[in-house]
Formats: sequence, C-alpha cells, structure tokens
Amino acid sequence: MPELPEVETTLRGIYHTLHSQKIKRVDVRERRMRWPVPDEIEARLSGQTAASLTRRGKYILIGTDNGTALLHLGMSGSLRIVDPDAPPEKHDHIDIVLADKIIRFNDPRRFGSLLWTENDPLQHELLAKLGPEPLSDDFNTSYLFNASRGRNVSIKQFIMNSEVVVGVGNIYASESLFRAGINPKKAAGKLSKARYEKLVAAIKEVLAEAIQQGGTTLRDFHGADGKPGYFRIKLKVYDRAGEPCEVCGTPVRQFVQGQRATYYCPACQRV
DNA sequence: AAATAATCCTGCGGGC
DNA sequence: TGCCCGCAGGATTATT
Repeated sequence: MPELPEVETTLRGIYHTLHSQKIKRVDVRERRMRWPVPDEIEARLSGQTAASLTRRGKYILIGTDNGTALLHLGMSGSLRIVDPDAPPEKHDHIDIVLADKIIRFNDPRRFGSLLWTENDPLQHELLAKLGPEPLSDDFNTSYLFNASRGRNVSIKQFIMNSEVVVGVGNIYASESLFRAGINPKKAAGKLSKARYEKLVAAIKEVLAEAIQQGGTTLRDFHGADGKPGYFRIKLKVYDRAGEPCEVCGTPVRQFVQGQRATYYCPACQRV
C-alpha cells in the first residue's frame, strides 16, 4: 500500500492507541520478512512504553527507553487495530499487544520489516543515507537542482531514489511529473532550475493532498475492522493508460521505466 | 498470466 | 591498476 502519505496515515491511525502505552508483549508468527525479524525483538519491546512514535521516510519508528523498533510496510503491508481476542488471519505476521488493543501487522508479500536498534535510529544503516523529507524546508529547489547536476538518470527514477528524497513512490512520481509538465524520460541533469521549482512544488502539493485525504479516512482505523481506509487522491495519469488527459484530452500513455510502470501525457509533459 | 503502492544487492563501465 | 560512483537489471513475494 504505502507511499509516504499512506505511511503517514498509518502512523496517525495508530498514534493515539500506541503512543505512551505499555507494550505487554510482541507475538511474531512469521519472521521471514524483507529481513528476518530479529529474535530479540520480543524481549526488547515487551514491558516497554512506546515513548515516541515518529516517521522517517517510509519507516515508522517506535521509540522506547531501551531502543527503537523500525517498522516498514514494504509494498503490501498494513497495520490495523484489533481487540485482544481477535484471531489472527492470513498474513497477520506480527502483533504488538497492548493492555486492551493489539496493533496487528499484515503483509501478504512480506517485503515489509520490523527491526531493532539500540543506537540513534537515524544512524541505522538503512536510514543513514536517506534524503530529506519532501515536506520539509530542506527539500527545496536549490537542493534538488544541485543534486541533479551531472546525473544522466531519468527524472522519474531520480525522484524515486530515496537518497535524493524520501517518500516519492511510483504513483506520486508520475503524478508529480504530470503536474510539473515534465517528461518522465528527461535526464535529471538536463532540466532547468525553473523546472525544478515547479517539480518541488508539485511533489509537495501531491503528497500533502494525499495525506490530507488519508486524514479524512482516519476514523475508519477505529471502525469495525480497524483497517486503514486508504483513499487515493484523484489521480490524473497513474493507472489511466489510454484514457484522455484531464487537461488536454490526449490519451495518457504508459511505458516501463526501471521495471516500473510510468504514466504521462505526451502533450502536457514535453519539457 | 502479467502485473503489482519497495528497495536492496550485484555487476558493469567509466573517470580519476 | 584499483577504487569509487552512477546506472541498469535482478531478486524478494502473494494475489488478482
């Protein structure tokens, strides 16, 4: 499910249930995730209080007095809040058990992960080299323009590189480039600073809108099934191959880039 | 049956 | 030569 807005929505969805609460225990039914779930995770988290609950890129950080758990949803992961007596269903791999609720991690494809570190989590090897948060002031025109100089990779793959900027996944990469009027194939190093100004604004807009949309679904998180009711924002090109561009009517095109589908309007995205 | 909302790893080629 | 970097492609997986 997750690009950054979905992770942010998930974090907000569990925040009030988990933050400052004591973790009674952790039940791991499947350790074979993107990386093996460390054997020590149950002992390290059990009895601890979830003192901080934050996000870095697409990682959710659960901080305790002893260390930090790093949770990543991968491509198909989700969290939901269930009652203590709810029986686990298919692909419900991990439970974080609280006094009167369970945070339940479901991930069919098991590309997600749950890791543990006792050091500064931001210095963990998987997080240390991450680029700036797209909604922060560190992510600005000058930064992205400078980072792009000399780069021959396509602009779409460039903004999907988490060392450049975190949180821009396959859907919002296509959407952002459409809004900025940039052809996804264009070499990152050949775009003008003016164009990067549009792109940075587009990325911030698209992600902020998506988070806002996710926010409107938060009540579903505590609803009957405790699942996050992700709503996609109204997408203008993604998954719309052959349909008319909303702006000019030209059929939206799809092609493969870095083994991922890219969608764009050949008329609106000529730069 | 090919596609999928993520991302790390491997190997290659070029520059210094 | 050897090292570092950028880049392309592979691999992981269950479901529709």
